[in-house]
Amino acid sequence: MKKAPPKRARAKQKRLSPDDRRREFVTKATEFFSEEGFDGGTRDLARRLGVTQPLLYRYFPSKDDLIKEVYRTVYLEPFDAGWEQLLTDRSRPLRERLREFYQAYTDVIFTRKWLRIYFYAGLKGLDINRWYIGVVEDKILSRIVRECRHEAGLPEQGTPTAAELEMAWVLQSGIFYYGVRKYIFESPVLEDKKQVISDALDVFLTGFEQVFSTAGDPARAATKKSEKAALA
Amino acid sequence: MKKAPPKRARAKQKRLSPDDRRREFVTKATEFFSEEGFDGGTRDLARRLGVTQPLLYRYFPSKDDLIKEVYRTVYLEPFDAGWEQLLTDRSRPLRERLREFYQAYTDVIFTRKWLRIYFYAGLKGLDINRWYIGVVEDKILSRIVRECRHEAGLPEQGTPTAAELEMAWVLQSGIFYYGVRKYIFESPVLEDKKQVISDALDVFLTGFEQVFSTAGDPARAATKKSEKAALA
DNA sequence: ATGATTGTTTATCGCCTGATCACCAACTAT
DNA sequence: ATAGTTGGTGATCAGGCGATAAACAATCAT
Repeated sequence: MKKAPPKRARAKQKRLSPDDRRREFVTKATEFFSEEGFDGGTRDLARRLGVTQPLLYRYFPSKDDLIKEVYRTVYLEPFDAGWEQLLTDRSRPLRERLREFYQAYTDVIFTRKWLRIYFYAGLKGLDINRWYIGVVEDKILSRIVRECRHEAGLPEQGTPTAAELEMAWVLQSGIFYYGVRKYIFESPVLEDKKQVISDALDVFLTGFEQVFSTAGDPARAATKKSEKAALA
Repeated sequence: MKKAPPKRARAKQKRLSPDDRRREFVTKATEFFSEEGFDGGTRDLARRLGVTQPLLYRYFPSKDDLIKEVYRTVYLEPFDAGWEQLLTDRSRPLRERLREFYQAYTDVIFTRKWLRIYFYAGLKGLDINRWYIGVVEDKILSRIVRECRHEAGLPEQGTPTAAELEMAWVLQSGIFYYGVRKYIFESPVLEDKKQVISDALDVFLTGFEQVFSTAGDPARAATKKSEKAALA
């Protein structure tokens, strides 16, 4: 039983050009890992691709290299340079700009695929998530804070304070987690995304202006405001 | 080399009472799985416990059963019955109640252990997360909405609308994700948790009241408000 | 002391995983 | 047609996994 006679009924080999194959592997692997986690087996992945497992190793030296490729496509794909411009275009009302931005941004990241890969990577402790968070702070949140300060008639210092950034994070996360509940936990949510975003923005913009209207130190402003409310 | 001579230098056996062992296994397993994910090996877990791997199977019929036990302790431990009472105690200002509640709640769930188990379970698609989300809606968010309506002088209908719940989710998630950034992604954050919560609440309470001050349909209220702002 | 009980370990099984290598077959250039 | 190149496969390896069974040793009742 050492050498079996060569089976003639071998599966038909479809020959694809290397580039096409590689691209197909990466995109399908992204879907696969987003469902199974990065512990998903290479055999299962290959079956899903309709090829045999060793073929993967002709295109990627190891499973980890394939995974890194997956990260690249997931994290670099979404960021649209136009968004920064959109956020800072003062010819339009801020509310409108933010609505349009979050509508577009969530159109990109609110997919089961994107969100799951994001958290699988995060739980692994990879730098890529910290990097992404930094990008969000730089390209999105600090812009939003600056526009809010402008809207409230406050002086636009160059860099937002940590407290201001945290407030923008509360908005960002509030919207973000709507997608998490829907696409990761598959929990029932209000299906009208547009309204959820709009409401979140209305609450934020109204609140932000009032809380930060006390000049200078935001902590004191917030404290003062709530003390006043407590006495009323 | 079939039978090795019995090694006399065997590791000392410490005999513990079954209950103590079991409890120790579950708590240490929680820490272990929160770091390694549920794909962490039973051998590594046993090494961390200072015992041999087969001993685990004397206390739990399978790895899955051990994991279920871990879920139970993680998800049932935190919920404090006093919180519902705290949220609805109208002898105190709402702002103050919410600050105290979120301070206490985040003291419990803002640990690397809790948050990681939560997302590992969520990515697995287990019902337990949907169940937890339902509990949060029932015991926390719907209470908050009702108190907000009362504060705003609106009629307190029995059940909050889906849109109102979503707005409470934005608050909840905004605060929650602060912990995620800190303990899962280990990203630098403003260390003053108290201030972050306080600011988030100030923005929310101020905004909520204004946005929902138009009676009845919250969607129309929000729309009207932002149109007004756009025209100004 | 003696035997029964049971907590703990050693050794091992069958299975699955990532990875490798020799071989096969499809396309290309001649 | 023929040889060369290379995409693709079958077989297999070493190692890790969850789980089991038998042997050992610490405690308890007598």
